Amino acid sequence: MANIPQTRRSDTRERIQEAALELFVHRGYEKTSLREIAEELGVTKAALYYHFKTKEDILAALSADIGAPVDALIAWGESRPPTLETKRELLRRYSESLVKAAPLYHILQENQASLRSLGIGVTLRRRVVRLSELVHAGGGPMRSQVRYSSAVLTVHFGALTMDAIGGDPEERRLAVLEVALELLESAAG
Amino acid sequence: MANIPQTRRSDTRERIQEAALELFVHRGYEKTSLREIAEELGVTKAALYYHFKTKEDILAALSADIGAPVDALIAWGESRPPTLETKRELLRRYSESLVKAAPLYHILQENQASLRSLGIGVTLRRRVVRLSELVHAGGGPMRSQVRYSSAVLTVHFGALTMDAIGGDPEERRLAVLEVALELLESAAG
Amino acid sequence: MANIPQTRRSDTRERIQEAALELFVHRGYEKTSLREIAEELGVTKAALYYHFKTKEDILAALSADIGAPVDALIAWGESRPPTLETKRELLRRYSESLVKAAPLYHILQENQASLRSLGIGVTLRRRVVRLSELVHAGGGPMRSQVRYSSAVLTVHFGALTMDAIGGDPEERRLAVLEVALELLESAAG
Amino acid sequence: MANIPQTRRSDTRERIQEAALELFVHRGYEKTSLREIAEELGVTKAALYYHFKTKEDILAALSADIGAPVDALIAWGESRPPTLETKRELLRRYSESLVKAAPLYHILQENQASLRSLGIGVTLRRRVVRLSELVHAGGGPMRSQVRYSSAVLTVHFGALTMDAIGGDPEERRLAVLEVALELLESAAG
DNA sequence: CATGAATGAGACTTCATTCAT
DNA sequence: TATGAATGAAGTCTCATTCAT
Repeated sequence: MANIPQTRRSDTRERIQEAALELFVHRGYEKTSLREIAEELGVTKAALYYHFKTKEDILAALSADIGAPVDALIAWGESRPPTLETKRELLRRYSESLVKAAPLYHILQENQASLRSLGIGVTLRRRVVRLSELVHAGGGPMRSQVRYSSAVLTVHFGALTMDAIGGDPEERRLAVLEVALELLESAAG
Repeated sequence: MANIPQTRRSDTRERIQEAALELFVHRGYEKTSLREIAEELGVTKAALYYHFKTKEDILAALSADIGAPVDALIAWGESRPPTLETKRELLRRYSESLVKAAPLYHILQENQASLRSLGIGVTLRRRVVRLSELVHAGGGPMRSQVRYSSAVLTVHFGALTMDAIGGDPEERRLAVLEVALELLESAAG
Repeated sequence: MANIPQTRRSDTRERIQEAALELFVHRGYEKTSLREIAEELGVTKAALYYHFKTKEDILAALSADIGAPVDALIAWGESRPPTLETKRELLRRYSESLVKAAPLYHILQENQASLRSLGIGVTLRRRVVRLSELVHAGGGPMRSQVRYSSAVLTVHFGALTMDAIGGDPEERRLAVLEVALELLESAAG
Repeated sequence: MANIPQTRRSDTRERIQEAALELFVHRGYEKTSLREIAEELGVTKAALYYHFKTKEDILAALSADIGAPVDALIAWGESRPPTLETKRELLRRYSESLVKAAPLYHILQENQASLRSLGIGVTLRRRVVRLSELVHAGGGPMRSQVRYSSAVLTVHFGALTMDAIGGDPEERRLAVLEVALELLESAAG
């Protein structure tokens, strides 16, 4: 029974997203041309336009798919009182989300200038900023604020740029999280 | 005595660098066209080519001028034993250097994808990486390494992206430095 | 008796024509894409191709439907001796035909360049030219010819471009016709 | 002496305008691609962009150069009381202007749909409309208005579309003008 | 009767760069 | 020291059209 049913609802759209993600990460958003994406898949540029309205739209789809968990996290954070425990949980879950979302934020990070003028760039950035705000939650003395920032930075860039350290990725992630939580503690302290 | 005897090294070259820096920061390296730079100065594109061999060359000149202090710092760090005190001093001086060099590293940060394929991009990046290595100096347990990384990240991004915190910039810089030094301490501890 | 026995000749075909006419008039033939027509109707482009062989074909169908009365008029004119009375009648009936056919000739008028290379463009144009010839009927001194031309122009463009004058359309049409008939009179005179 | 001085202030810009005018007239604005214009001249598309900012800009330059006399005429008409004599003179001079400006208005006429969305289309149209208004000058009974319109139409289209009549163009122009002036007379009468 | 998917051609435009003057 | 003119490559996007289902 149940033998692969008609594959006719073409998986091209998804393949485009995969190829685009790969190329955006390795060559950059601006530097990746639609020709490249198309050639990678063995289709024509026009085919891309059948599935996505613009180049930016491909990134937007990626953002919606991959970034969803962070959106959920923000919603969760907004629904809770800004206690220390909430903040701890935000960092923990953010760290987890980044395991999957890293490529997306990698693109954001390395292409900020290119994305600045694009709607999707704003959307992407807003997510990170909002999350940071939830951890800051209401200010406090500058010293605290810097620690809050540093905690978020550590989680964020720990996921994106600490590969030089080597070792097991998951182990590293936990180490990063631990440092971030300490910063959080001393910020709140 | 010694009243400007030099042949008045065309001030156009400097004006080009200034305009380029401004535009690279605000619009991005890739997104800034030579036409824009030329128009900003009221000269022709061809004039830019009289002073610089390529577009990348303009950025290279900027990097040499503005990045010199960091190069000096690296040289200094390499000439010393990797003691805790050396590392402290590295962070202190790096923090100071960034006051002037921030725009340059801002460009690096926001245009990594665009610069990756360019020689100058590699050069720029190498500086940051080397500095990071000097602070890490020889490994240690992962936990330490993450703290070292976090310390550098904090100084680096503290200078580039913590404007949201507000307050007096110099005061903020010192607060950032303090947090970074604490991380350093506990990494070494 | 005879209550609609026919196989309900798909009303989609007609809806396509209506939408196309509307769009061709307001946005121009060239500037109207099949995508727009399809979207307007809530069908796919492919559906248009089920009903019409090409884009030009849609215009051809429009021309056949809406332009039929003018064709009949031309046939009538060709079957009669080129007397003044015949010419008067031609102008009268042409003026009447234009009440319905105006949108079609509006398209012809505003898209001549685009239609020039199309078969249907030639067909459409031929109608107007032929009608003009019937009114000229055999030349005469230049002064007369200009008046004949002016008479036809007046009827034709009176229907297409005199809305600026305002007032009741039918009243205006009669005024236009009157002027045209005077020109005819003095041409023949 | 005076041997052809340095031809270095390149005449390419003018050659582009000439080629474009020719092609716009014969193939239509929309249907004429920049590739065609460039090939016609033996330069690259990029060369066109050195001289003109956009395709529309080429038409705008044409409009400014060729349409200037009509602009002057309108200014003149606006500075005078709307007497019959003024109107007569407007038609006379307009008829003269059209000898040179015909190709430009031919383009406007045959590409209205394409030009409608373009700034330059509006500009071009405005000229014709304004001139028509000056001849109408303040309304009057519908019958008069129609005659005024017909007079302008006759001059305008007499220059653009009466080649079928044949004969000497200048002679034809005068015949057309005569008819138009008669219409004007009877409109004012 | 209609759709989903794809194509090939071609459009306009921008860019970094070159070179004679 | 600088300019005017031009180029070649490439980019994003749109369009009419086809065809298996």
